[in-house]
Amino acid sequence: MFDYRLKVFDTVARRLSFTKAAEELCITQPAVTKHVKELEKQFRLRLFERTGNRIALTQGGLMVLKHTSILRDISRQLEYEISLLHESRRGTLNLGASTTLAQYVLPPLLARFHGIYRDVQLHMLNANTEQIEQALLRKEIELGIIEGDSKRREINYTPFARDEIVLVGSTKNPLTKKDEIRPDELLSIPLLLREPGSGTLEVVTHALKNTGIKLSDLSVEMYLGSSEAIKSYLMHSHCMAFISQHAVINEIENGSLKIISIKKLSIHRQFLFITLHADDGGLPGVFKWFAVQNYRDVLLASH
Amino acid sequence: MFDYRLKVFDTVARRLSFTKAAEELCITQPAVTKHVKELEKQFRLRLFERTGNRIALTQGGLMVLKHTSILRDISRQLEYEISLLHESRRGTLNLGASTTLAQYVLPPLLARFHGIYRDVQLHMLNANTEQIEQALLRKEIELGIIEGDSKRREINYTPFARDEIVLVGSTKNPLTKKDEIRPDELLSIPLLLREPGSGTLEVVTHALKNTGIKLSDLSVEMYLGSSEAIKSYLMHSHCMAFISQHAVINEIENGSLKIISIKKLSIHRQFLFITLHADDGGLPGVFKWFAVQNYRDVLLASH
DNA sequence: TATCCGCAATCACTTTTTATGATTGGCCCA
DNA sequence: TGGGCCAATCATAAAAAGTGATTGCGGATA
Repeated sequence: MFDYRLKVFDTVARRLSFTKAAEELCITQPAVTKHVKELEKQFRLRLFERTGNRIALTQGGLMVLKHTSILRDISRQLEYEISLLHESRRGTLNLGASTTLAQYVLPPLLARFHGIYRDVQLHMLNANTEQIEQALLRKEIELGIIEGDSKRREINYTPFARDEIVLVGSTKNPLTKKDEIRPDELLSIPLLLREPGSGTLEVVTHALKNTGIKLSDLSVEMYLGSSEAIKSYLMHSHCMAFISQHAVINEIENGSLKIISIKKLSIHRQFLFITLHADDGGLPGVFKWFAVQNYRDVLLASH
Repeated sequence: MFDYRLKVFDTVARRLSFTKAAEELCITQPAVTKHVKELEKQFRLRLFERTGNRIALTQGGLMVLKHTSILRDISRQLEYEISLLHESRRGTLNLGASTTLAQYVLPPLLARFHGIYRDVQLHMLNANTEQIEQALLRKEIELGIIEGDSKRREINYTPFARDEIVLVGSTKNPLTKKDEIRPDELLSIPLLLREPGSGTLEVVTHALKNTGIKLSDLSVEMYLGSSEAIKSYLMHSHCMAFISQHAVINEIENGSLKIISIKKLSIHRQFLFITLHADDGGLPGVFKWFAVQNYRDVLLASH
């Protein structure tokens, strides 16, 4: 809503990475570079200190960030108030969400939403990313919530949170004695993975490739079609598995599963809202605004 | 600095005219129409009520305007703070201004500016619009202040005030008995005009053309090269003249000259800052910010 | 009541901006 | 000293913004 270049700057300044910002904005890294460079030229003010492959905000950049933060907040408030005008505190909202989100992330959020917007009737479709997008295009739903990073021109993507895929195993599993392993140690561990074609497997594959590990190098014991199946299997085996942190929060807390971190490897993905361009605002807009405002609180509160 | 479409909306909302906003923004009216229409589509919210050839803000538009006002203020503040970073409270600022501005509008503004920024050395070049632009391009000045509406790609135009060209005559002149005349009555009045090529004559010609009067229809007694010459001549003749309101404020107040309005005709032009794109910010930026903040106060205070 | 006239809307077309994919080059770490 | 990560660069493709000419509607004029 506010000047796109400033939005790009704001994102880079928060992530302190051109590449990460590009992902979050759903554009490429060269585009981000160019926008920032143009801002710097326009202001005649270096916004980032580039030391090697790391960047840091300059003093001027910090000052600009203060302003863009405010601009961002006001823009959000504007979007929200616009959505309020769409007689939108009642009616029906058809949602579609991919599995992890629908099972682990959305329920507490939906509950709180319903607590406030009692006259909004929520309908939830549960399917994979591809199917959610199709449903959106067919107008069976007005708002989708998905993981990953597809990109269709006719769909409007709004990132709202990040997810981390973690390596977990049963606490009964001797492999979980350590807190951290090296990437190469991974090769000898029997693994459970989500099925080919799933967003989870895709992002795991991609991240591993960056450390030089191919999928075929791993000792994959089994591909399973749901997080619940994986968790259940883990309890009865010496396998470990890559799985969304949100899917295992409870098990981590009660001590039945444990996260093992991997040196120099972290696997992230985004949660995105998707809408048809024509359909942004209204009830979907209200929900999006609500989710952005509340998801942190909700996730912290529910555990 | 903030999203261009919102800026367009903000301008239209303040002027309540697409055409006027287009002038102020230095773009064409169809462009303004398009931007507003796209905003309305995006928000799915009618921003203006179009009743005939008049427009009014809708309730939603009013709400949006509140937000864009804030956004505009913050954006200005950001620009200002950026310009402050350019070690800009001292140094030399070379200004160029066209005649009317240099004589009547700028002096009180410059005085106040100097009162606050005592370590800034001001240099003022006085020339016509064309020459000011040339001086800017040759980097003899960093900031120009001109009337009218030329448009070069390599120059950055920032409107900061409006001027009105009025018809005036000596109070001794029987023609000034009336307060208002019809356009056709103009044809029989002996007139003084600024010289061909001047911005003043150009905007007068253009405005008259819209009421169907050609320059050649008028009884022009003389073309004079300065406002002072015109005022002086007026005192000793039965002529009337088109002249900037700023040039005659004192004479109007002390009763020696009188403004006669013309039915259905008002002649406006803008005062603009011009800078090289590369040179925006810094001292020019500080001065621009200062001028926008203060010119109303200053003009009111000095009369 | 017919006729201007001012103003926003529309249209076909041009220019400018923005985004992309592929590649380069510098720095860090092993 | 070599591999990998990350920002910068470049040529090119896609999209957006702007323009000039024109249309069409409503309000004011005579």
